Amino acid sequence: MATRISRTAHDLRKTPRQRRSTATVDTILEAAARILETQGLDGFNTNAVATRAGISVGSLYQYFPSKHAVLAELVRRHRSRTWGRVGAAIEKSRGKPLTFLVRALVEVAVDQQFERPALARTLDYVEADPTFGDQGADDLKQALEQIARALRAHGIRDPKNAAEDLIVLARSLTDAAGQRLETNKTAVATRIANAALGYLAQR
Amino acid sequence: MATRISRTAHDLRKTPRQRRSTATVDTILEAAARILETQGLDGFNTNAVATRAGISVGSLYQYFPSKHAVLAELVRRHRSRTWGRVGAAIEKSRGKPLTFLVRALVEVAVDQQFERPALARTLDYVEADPTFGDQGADDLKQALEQIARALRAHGIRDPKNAAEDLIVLARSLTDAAGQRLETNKTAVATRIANAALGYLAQR
DNA sequence: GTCTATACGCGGATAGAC
DNA sequence: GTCTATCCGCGTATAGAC
Repeated sequence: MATRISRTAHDLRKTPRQRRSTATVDTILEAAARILETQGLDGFNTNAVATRAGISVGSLYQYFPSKHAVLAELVRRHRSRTWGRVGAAIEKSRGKPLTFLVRALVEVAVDQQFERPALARTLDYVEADPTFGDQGADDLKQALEQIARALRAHGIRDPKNAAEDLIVLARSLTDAAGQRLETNKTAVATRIANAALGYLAQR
Repeated sequence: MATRISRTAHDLRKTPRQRRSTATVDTILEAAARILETQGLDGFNTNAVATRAGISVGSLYQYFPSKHAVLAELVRRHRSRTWGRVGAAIEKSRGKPLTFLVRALVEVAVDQQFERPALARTLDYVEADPTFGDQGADDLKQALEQIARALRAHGIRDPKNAAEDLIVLARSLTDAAGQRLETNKTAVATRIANAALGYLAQR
């Protein structure tokens, strides 16, 4: 089956069904992540992934119905990890001033992007690609709404858009810092938090 | 010749040689842009581009030595357009306060991304991809240094990094605005400028 | 200089052995 | 359940006619 076709949603629905965390599934996904980091989107093929995972292509297809499904699951997990951290951050700063909230959110983003910068960058791109199909973005939406609620509690207008922009801003600035090999997370977080507050100041 | 191999620099060097602006070259590049916008990176293939351009694949290869060369040239022009606008913006705000400079720069980015949001987004991604190879990034570097000098004149510390971040910030926030179909450029520019000033405030 | 036709390799996906 | 072998389509690139 050709790549383009498998992209059109059919077999994607299957992925969630088999989402239990086999060790093999994890191995495959980790291999996929490594390939994306080192070879980019374009070196991302099933052979490479399987080899890197130390299994055969045939085996890979027993765990995922298509190449695209592998990528989709990678995105899913990435998002769900983000969602979890965001939730915790909001919890942590409940009742405290806006500065705390912003700082906490920024730190989530910074941590996330610093862990595996190249991977994060590519997943961000893929995720937002219209041709990728955005079913399963529900958890992201949930997280955004959670942020939006928190912002509204601080009197920010138009909190939904503000939440989106906050995430984007943090991600991209962290990316940039990562690409020039900055390593001081705190410094980066401080700068970004300031930008974020500047942005929110007029909302 | 396989894609991966052609990507490794050889035929890339040729592109600048044949860079004169034939009408056909322009047509091909415009077609390529449309494909990228509508089908994404992954629907970007020589057949599609040629067809869209109203010529045959054979003809395409008379103007470009490889598929990759088409993409590279697209990136080159995109960058050079940016560079020109940035230069003009800096000129325009010479001697005026920092707010003017920032506003002018942000407007360049906003204009650029609003023109063809999807295209801009993909080119941004491609451009920064390490596997893409960054020869020809000289003009970008030049532009960044120009911005950096202007920032330094306003007493901003570490102006080089600041310049980079400014661009990134403007681009990504505009992207986000574009994706939710905001159309009010001025509003977007104002918000972003505020973020930028918040960011610069501590530099 | 532009086309059509084709070669050829890469890679997605599957069959079928073990 | 994992492998190897294979099928086959897609897409890059070229040959060769006009």
